[in-house]
Amino acid sequence: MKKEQLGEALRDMVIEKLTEKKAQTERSLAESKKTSAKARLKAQMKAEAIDAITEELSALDLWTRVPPQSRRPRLSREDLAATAMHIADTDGLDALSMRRLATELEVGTMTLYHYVRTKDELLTLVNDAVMGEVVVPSHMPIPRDWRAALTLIATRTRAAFVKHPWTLDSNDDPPIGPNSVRHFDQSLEAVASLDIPLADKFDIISLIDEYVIGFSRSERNARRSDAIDDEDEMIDYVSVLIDTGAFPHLAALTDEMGLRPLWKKVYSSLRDEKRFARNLGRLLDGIEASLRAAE
Amino acid sequence: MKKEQLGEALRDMVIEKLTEKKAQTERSLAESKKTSAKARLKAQMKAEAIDAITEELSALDLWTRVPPQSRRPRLSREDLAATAMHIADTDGLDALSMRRLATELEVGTMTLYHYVRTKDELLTLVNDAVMGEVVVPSHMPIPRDWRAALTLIATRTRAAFVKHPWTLDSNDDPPIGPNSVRHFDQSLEAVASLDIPLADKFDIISLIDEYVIGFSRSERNARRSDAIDDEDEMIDYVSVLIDTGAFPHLAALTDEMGLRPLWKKVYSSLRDEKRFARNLGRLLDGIEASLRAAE
DNA sequence: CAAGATACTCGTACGTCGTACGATACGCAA
DNA sequence: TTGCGTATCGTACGACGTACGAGTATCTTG
Repeated sequence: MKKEQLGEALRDMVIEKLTEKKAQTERSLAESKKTSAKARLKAQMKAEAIDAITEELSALDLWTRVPPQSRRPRLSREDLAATAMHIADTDGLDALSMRRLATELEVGTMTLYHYVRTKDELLTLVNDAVMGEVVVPSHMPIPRDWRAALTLIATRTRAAFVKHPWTLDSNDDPPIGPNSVRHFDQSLEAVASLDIPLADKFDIISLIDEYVIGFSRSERNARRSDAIDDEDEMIDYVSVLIDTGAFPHLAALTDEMGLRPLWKKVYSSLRDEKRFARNLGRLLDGIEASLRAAE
Repeated sequence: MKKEQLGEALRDMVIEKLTEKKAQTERSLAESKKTSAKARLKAQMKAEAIDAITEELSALDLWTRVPPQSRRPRLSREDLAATAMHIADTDGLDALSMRRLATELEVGTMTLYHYVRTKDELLTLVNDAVMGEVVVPSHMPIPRDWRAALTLIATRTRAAFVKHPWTLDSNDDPPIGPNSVRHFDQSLEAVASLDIPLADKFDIISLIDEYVIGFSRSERNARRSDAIDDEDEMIDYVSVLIDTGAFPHLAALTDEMGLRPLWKKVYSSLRDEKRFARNLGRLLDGIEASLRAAE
C-alpha cells in the first residue's frame, strides 16, 4: 500500500465516520421537534456548540475535511506543502506568503483558499511534511535496543531541523498530523523493549524530543549568528560590559586568555559536531541509570 | 550600585569607547585627503564599510546607542519593554504591535521609533527583560555544588518561560543583551568548581539551557492544547488513523485500554509537575557519569 | 533674555500581509 | 445540450511595520 493510497484510505474512513456523526446529530435535532420546547432548545444548543467547536480552527478539521473533489482540481494539498517548503527552504519563513506561494504555483492567490482555510493550516501541513522526513522509512528497521532506537529517531529529527531550520520558527505543535502520530508510534516502538510503566515511556519519549528540539534551536541560532553577526562590534560591546566588573567569572577568563579567543572558543565548542551525539548519550545514560535504580 | 546606575555607567563607558572609535575613523579619513587619491578611496571604502556594518541591525547597536537624552524624553526604553511585556503577557505576542504599544503608552506610534529602531529591537529589549528574571539576584547566593547551582538556574529559567510563554515564540537569540551575559556569567559560576577543560564547561552550560528551552516549549504546547484543543474530535480522528493499521504500537495500546484513557494518560504524564526536576536530574546524572569516566 | 540648535513628537502615507466577498469559468450528470 | 456544483481568482479591506518630514518643546549660547 503506497503512501498516497494510505492517505486516501484515511480520508475515506474519516469522512465516513464524520458523516455518521453528523447524521446522528441531525437526527437528534429532528427528534427533539416532536418533544418539548425545552428539549428542542437543549438539542439546538448542543448543535450550536458542535458548530462552534467545528468552526474553531479545530486541529481535526484540516485533516478530515474532504479535499477538493469532483471537478478535478489543478493542485493538491501535497503540492501546496511541497512548494511552500521549497520557498521556506530557499528564502526563509518570512518569504512564505500566500501571494508568493500562489505565484510560485502559477495560480491566483485566493485559489489557495480552496485547499486550505487559513495560512495557519498551510503551516500545519508543511510542518507535517517535515515530520514526514523524521519518520523512519519502513525499509529501515527500528533497532530493538531502546538506546539505539531512540538515537536513530533523534538523529533523524535533528537532521530534519538542520535541513529546514525555519520549522523551529513556526510554533504550532498542537495540531497533530498523520506524520507526527507516526513519529509517536515509532517512538513507542523504540521503547517497546523496556519493561516500565506506560507513563514512564511517555516521559522518556517526550524527553528525547525535547532535548532534540532544544539542541536544534541552539544549533540554528549558532549557525545564524555565525553567518550574520558582526563579531567585532559584539566583542567590543561585551568587553565594555565586562569592564564594569559586574561579570566576575567572565572577567577572570578574559584576563587569562583575552576576550576574542574566549569568544572563538565558546562558538567552536558549540559548533563541535560531536556535541549532539555526546549529549544525547549523556541523557540516555541518565535515563538508563534511573531505570536501573528503579528495579 | 543599583541596577539603573549600572546601566548608566555601562552606557557612558560604551559611549566613550564608541566616540573614540569614530574619531579614529574620521581622523584617518581626514588624513587621507592629504595623500593620494587611491589612499583616500581606500579610506572612504573603509568608512563606508563601517557604516554598512553599523547600519545593519548590528546586535551591538541597540545596546550602545545613546538612549534619548537632553530634552528629557517622556519615556525610557525600560518603559517600552515593561509595557510591551505586559501586553504580551495578557494578550499574547500577536497583540504586541507598535500601534498597540504606543496607544498603551499614550503616545504617537512613531514616537516609539525614537527609542528603538525597529520592532525587532523592541523584541530584543523585551527578551532581555525576561532574561532579567532568569538572572539570580545578588541576595540569593549561587550554590558551590555545580548540580545544585545548575538546578537553581534551570529552575529560574523555566519559571520565566512559564510566566512569559510567548518568549518561546520570538526567536532572536543571537542579539546578546546585558542580562543574557549575566546569565552566562552565572552559569560559569555554577560550574566553576568543576576541574574540566573550558570547552567542556561551555558544552554543559549550553546543554542545560537547551534542555530547559526544549522542555519549556513542550510544556507550553501542552498547556495550550489543554486549554484550546477539542479533545473529542482529536480522539475521533486519531482513532480513525489507528484503524488503518499503520500504527501498530498505538493500536496495541488502544486495544488494551481504549484510546481516550490512553490520551488522558499521555497528557497527564506530560503534565506531571515532577517531570522537569526528574529529567533535569537524569541529565545531570548523565553529565556527572561522563565527568567521572573522564577522570 | 533672545534666538538658534537640538532632540523629541507624531500625522500621513506606502507597501505588504492575511483573507472576506462575490463574480466568473469550467466540466460532469442529466 | 443544459444546468448546477465546483474551482478559480480579481478586488478590496483592515492591520501591520515603518519612511518621511513637519511641528514643538527645551537647553545652550551669546
